[in-house]
Amino acid sequence: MTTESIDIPNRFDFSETSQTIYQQWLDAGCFNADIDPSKKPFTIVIPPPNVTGALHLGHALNNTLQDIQIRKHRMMGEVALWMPGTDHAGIATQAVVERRLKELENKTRHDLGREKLVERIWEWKDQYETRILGQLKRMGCSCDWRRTRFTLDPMCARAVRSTFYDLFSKGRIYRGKRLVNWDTYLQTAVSDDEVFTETVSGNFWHFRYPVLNPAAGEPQHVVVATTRPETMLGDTAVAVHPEPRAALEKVRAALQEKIAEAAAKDKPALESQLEELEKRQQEILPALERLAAMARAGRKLRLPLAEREIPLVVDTWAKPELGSGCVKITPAHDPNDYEVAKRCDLPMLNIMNTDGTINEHGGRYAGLTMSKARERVVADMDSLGFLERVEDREIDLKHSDRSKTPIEPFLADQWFVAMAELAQSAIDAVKDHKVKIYPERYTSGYVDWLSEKRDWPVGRQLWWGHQIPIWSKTFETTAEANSLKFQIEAMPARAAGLLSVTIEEPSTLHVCVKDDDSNLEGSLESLGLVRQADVLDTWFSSALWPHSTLGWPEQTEDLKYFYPTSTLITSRDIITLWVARMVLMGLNNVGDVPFREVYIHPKILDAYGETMSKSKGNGVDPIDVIDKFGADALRFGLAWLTTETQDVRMPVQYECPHCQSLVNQTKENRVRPKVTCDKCKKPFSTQWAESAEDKALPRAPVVSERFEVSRNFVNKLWNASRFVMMNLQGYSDVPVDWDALPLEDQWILSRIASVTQAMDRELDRYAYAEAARAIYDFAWDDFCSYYVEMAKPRLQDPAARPLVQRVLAHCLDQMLRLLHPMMPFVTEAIWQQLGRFVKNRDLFASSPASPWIIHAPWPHVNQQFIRPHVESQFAHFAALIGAIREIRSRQNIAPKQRVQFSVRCQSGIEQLLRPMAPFLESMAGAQGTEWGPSVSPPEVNAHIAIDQMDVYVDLSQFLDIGAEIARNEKLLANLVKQIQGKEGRLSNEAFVGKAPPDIIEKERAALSELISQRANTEQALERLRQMPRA
RNA sequence: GGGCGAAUAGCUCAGUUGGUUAGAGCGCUACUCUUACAAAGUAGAUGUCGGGGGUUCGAGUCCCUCUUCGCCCA
Repeated sequence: MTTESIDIPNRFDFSETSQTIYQQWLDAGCFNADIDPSKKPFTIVIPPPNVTGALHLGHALNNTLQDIQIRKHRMMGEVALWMPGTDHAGIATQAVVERRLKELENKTRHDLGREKLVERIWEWKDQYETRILGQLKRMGCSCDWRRTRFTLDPMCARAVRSTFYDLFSKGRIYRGKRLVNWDTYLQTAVSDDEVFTETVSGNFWHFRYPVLNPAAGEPQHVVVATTRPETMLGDTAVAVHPEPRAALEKVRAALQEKIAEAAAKDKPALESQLEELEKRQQEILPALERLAAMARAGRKLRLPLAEREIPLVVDTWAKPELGSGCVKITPAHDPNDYEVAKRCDLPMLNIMNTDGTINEHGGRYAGLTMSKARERVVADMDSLGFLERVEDREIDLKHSDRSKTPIEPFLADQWFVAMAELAQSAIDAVKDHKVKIYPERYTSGYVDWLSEKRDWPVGRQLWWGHQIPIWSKTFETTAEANSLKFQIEAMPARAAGLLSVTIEEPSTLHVCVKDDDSNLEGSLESLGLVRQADVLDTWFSSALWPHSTLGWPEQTEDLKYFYPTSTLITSRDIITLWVARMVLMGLNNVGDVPFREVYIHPKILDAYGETMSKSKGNGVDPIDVIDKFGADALRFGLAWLTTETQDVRMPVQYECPHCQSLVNQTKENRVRPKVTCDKCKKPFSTQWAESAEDKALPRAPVVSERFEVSRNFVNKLWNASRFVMMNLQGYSDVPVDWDALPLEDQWILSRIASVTQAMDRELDRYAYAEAARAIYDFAWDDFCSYYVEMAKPRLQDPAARPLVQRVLAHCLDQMLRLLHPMMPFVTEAIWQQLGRFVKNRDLFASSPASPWIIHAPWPHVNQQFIRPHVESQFAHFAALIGAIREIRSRQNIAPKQRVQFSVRCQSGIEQLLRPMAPFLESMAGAQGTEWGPSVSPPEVNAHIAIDQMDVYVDLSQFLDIGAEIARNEKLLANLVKQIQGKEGRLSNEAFVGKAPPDIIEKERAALSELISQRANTEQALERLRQMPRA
């Protein structure tokens, strides 16, 4: 042992080493991907994390999986480009900054103005971009950082503007009215996915609307019910079902069918429903039929308070089985009513201002907030005698995810992208397998969503984002609009293809400007046109990410070389929002799909099965895990957990900064700024600490014991490598006689070839957990537990030493390479150490090892070394070791105590096992005395029958008869059980008649083996029982 | 309401086209600081495979159904 090698510590110092190694990679430009026409490109664009907040373990998983692919393909000799960057996440980021502005300075965005607010958001972005990129670097991500992009930077902005202009010119962008989810606090529309529903207790108010000039026998009024009484000010009709009789009958029939099939316990409830329904058919139906007739006759109602006349209409939205059977229609403030209004051609009356107060259409209620107006409307209706009754009721109320305030449905102007053709192109790309989605089951969701071909509302009433490049003016008449249209179309910029003009009926002129050109924009503004204030949905710019980051709309060399990218690795919740849109935008802009494959990975859930998120408070900072376990352990642990069908449940704990004990994170404590340690009772702070007082407390990192497996594995690898390096002195490139390799060498070479093959296969199909298990089992069981142990005696033998050194170094070398994508730091650290001892260590390579493992060639499979026969021979040896160890353990023989054993077996196995005797000596403390077909057992022995071998351990010195009897009795019971099972099966005529012959044969052979074991065991027991007990 | 997924050891998860006695890691028990590693080694205990039907010679695996949970869509 050299003094040099003793210097290797027995723990990997990941904290210091990782930072050094990462810096070395950066300095050497190891992550740079530059065009090389002689090589294949391999490209991944990062799903740009949004700059709203820091990354959590979900992102750590996402990025680890990408880096594993990138590093593997880089080692495979491809030009591996990982394009990094971040996303501006319009509404989310603006909302966070606005909330802080309110909390810390008590100001709104209007106090600051657009320009100042946007400045503040840029500051926030800078801060979080740095934090996020820093997190990625700590994780070891090998992105080409020179290319880092941001969805709002000039390069992306140019792509956004070109795309918008292109779609506008093709007539695929238009403005229309649309009922949106209005956030009255942030004063913007929010998309459906930015809305959550909460059940709150509310009321159901029943109002009477008088019928105008009722004829004899006609009702004086109709009754409608609503959970939002203030919206009556915007009512433009009351609807009744056109065929109430048929509709009720249909409901009744469905209910009866359900009763027929229902379980007994559910029947009473359903039957009482049926009773109600039948009563309704008796009592209310005639009135409803009359109302339907009145509606067809064009009769009108008087809308109280507003004092307007509104029609009674027929529409199937009115459900005769519910309430009064009539429903008020408020098209501008309810999605269903909006559809009714479109069907019945009703006016749409907007009664709300953008700030959530009633507008001028609300008459004397104008200026009141919606909730204030509600109180007044109810009181006034009551005093006029129009309030029939009030019910208590649970109401599903939509809330804005951004401001946590209730959503008001609101009719607004909205910009749309027409989706018909674009969506179809994205459907075709997947159906034609130009884009493959893994796991495949996610394709149906993608196709179904696109098949709806709903136009994409792209405008957001925000200040943070890409402002829509359209200048508009509304005229009194169409003629005026047309005249300016002609004037603008005469401008040279039009001929140059720099602007595009349309008229929105009846008289609004829209001009889209292609480039960021202040002269042109200025001249439009001097004509009285005003730029649209809205910005684009964030997904509009992220949809361009795979090509905008490569320089599109320029036809750059990068674009030609790296596009389409190879794979996209992301989470399932944005398949429609993002993946689908990237496909259709890539096809529209570049004419090709953005990526060949999409891999959807599992989600990280907390102990309650909830997805991890910053806003929920259960987000774990990967840096906490890295500090405690190291980046390699984080990465390997995440890959280990990435199975195909399951999300990853990860209970986490606070690690008390005072006493290091672990405090479970719960629903209660995860949102608190301060938590008290269960054990030492001292307080610590969390990620939520805001006040100076809380921040002064030491912060507890959040960790999960689920990373212990991988931390231990890193340690195992480190120490196995340490052993190898400690035993490499005197290493020389002795020639290898392939035909005369000892069994264990043949075996480990076979194993390493198999595991290499498995890694290739599994990583190609994104089976990360399987790949991780394959290399874990190889490293731990095959290499450490067997090969290294068997190398120990050989290293002491001068004749055997040179060869075993070569094989050891080779195995370590190959194993490090296979592990590098998952555990980059520790493998690079060992690789560089190993290079100090031996350069030429790859048994099959002609050139010395590369100085960096990050650039070392990925192992190729030596097919001729995969030898199942060798592996089955080795299994005999392993079984023999196991048998001896089991007897030793049962007999409580001290580890230092040697035992003797003999093996009765056929000569083939004898020849195989004899050379292994030194290993049985070192690994099982056992000395083989006799081998072969004619061995007679020692007088006092413990016997184990294993496949084709009878093993006898001489126990004359040690025998614990009681223990041995107990062991054999247990074994016998087990054997008897199995024999009974097999005999039963084989005596079953159906089995013998119908099962395939090979299965039957296998059963027969197994049975006779079991019977002979039973006989041996019975004999052994008999002998033991006759022995005098000590 | 529709779709997708999940329910297997105390915990977290594997389990290929149905085919011997259902596996791993952690945890647990016993013994070992054996000169790479106690973050280790050796041995061991632990399961009505969510419930109920069905198909089959044979079901954790296929079919039906119920229960519970998660996600997406409406």
